[in-house]
Amino acid sequence: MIRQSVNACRVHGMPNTSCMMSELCLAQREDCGVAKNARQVFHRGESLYRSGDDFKALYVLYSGSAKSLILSEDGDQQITEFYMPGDILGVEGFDIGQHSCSVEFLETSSACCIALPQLDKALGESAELRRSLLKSMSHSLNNEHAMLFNVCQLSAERRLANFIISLSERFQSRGFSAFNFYLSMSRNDIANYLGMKIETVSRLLTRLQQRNVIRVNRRQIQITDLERLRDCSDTELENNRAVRTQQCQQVEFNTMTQFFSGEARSSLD
Amino acid sequence: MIRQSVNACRVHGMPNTSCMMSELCLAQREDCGVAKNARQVFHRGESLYRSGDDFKALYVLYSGSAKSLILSEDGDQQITEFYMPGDILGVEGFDIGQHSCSVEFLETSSACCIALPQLDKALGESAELRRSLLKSMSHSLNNEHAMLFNVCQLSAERRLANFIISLSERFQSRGFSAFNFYLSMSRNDIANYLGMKIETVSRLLTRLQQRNVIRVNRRQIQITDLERLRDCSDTELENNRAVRTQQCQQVEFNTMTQFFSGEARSSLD
DNA sequence: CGCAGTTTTGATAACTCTCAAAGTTAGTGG
DNA sequence: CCACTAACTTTGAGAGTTATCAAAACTGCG
Repeated sequence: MIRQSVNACRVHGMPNTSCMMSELCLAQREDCGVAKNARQVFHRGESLYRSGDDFKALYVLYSGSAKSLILSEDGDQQITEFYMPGDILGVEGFDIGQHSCSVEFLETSSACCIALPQLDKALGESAELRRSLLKSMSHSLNNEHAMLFNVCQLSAERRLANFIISLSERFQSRGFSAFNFYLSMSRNDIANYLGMKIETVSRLLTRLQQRNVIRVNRRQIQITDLERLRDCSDTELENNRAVRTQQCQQVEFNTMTQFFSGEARSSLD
Repeated sequence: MIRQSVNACRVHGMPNTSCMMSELCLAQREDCGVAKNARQVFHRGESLYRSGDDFKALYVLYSGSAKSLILSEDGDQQITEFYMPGDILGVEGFDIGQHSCSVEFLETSSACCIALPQLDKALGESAELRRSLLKSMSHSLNNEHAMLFNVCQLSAERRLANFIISLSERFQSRGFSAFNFYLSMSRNDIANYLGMKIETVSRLLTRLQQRNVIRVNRRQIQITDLERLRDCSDTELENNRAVRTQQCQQVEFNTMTQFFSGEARSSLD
């Protein structure tokens, strides 16, 4: 079983991404709360920020993976997103000046911090950055809409299939195999994210494997028949090629990164 | 049965809202696609824009109500939001430069148009407007998260109850009765939005009425016991005071409105 | 007054949950 | 190095919520 660690260095095959991000992080001097150093490292289970924390910065996930979740008054939680390298974290904080989600790392990861004052300044100076941020947030909104469609209209099996396809596409866009990848989230996380119970996730994964659509070994997933995975449904009758969620945000990532990289930009290609 | 039409003139009890919005719309000269005139009027069933249309402008709903929906490849639809006066429409278009939703009016309504070039220019000039727009979009994101929680974690009854409470709060924040209001959307719309079937909505409304929590007469809703509506669940045992969705966006509305009103601003209070 | 659309109600079926227990894996300490 | 614990995952049986199919009731309107 190969444990595939997601790494931003390979995003778009740009070896300089690491360099660019470092530049960005080094440019930081203000207090951005959690991350004062360039590329702060976090471990599994640690939080980038928690619901209720003051909104002081945006973050770019550099390597690893994370989940964001909201908590109800009763202590129930809902995972709202899984993050991969290049994703921008924290934008939900603009609303009331406090974070409404908690972000928790699923494995050893690193993130860069863009302090709000710096962001404010940069937004005033660059129309491109403004557009990029709006685009990124709009993209998140559209992903949420697609997710709502999934949860409201599709069977549990279809939702799970779409989830796997979405992961596959996101891995691929980051330079990894689209057909063989490692899940950094638990069955419980998947179940919660998709609005079902852990037993259902387990049963459905088994069923997909029995149909030779995927192969599952703990957290290692192999897609053996992408076409059937796209089309499968409980009855195998409908052709329910529904909306996939959480498409990649590489475009926004690039713009944001480029902007904050300044002179490092020239060292590209 | 009183048919209560939502009207922005009464937003925050500001009689000048109408005036302010007119100023904003009159300031428009560019092609913003649909709405070239100040405060264009639409009728029930008409579209503000459709999925796939070029993203040319943002809109502020001035009076009436609307729904936005996404379409799957199979023609299934998912209503993603219901809009009330003061809400900002169209921000999902930033993502790919085309609208990803269609917006359809639920009754005779009017909307103002903010063309993208004008918005761009204004965003470059005003940090306050930048913050306001980011805040508005962040708010939408948080509403989507809450909606996801509802759909993933709560029973159909709780979802419907939360929906009614949410409507109640939004009506109240606009100066209307929180306890007696008219639904501008059909049972089908409600069902689709909440991820259930129309028969279920009907049955649950009947059940809530039988428990003397609400009174329903076609589309007229009266809340007779808000406390029980907040707490009720299928078993009447849990105290499931969950997240309500679609809270009002008045703050953002005000800032956007004020900004685009210019000199009209002084005629306030 | 009768049609079309919407809403309500009923009976049954299906999907997913709940409860329970067994099977795995990773990590710890002797 | 192996036993052992804790966490995670799988599997089974039965129950419950919600969907489906069908038909009746209601409303608005020409």
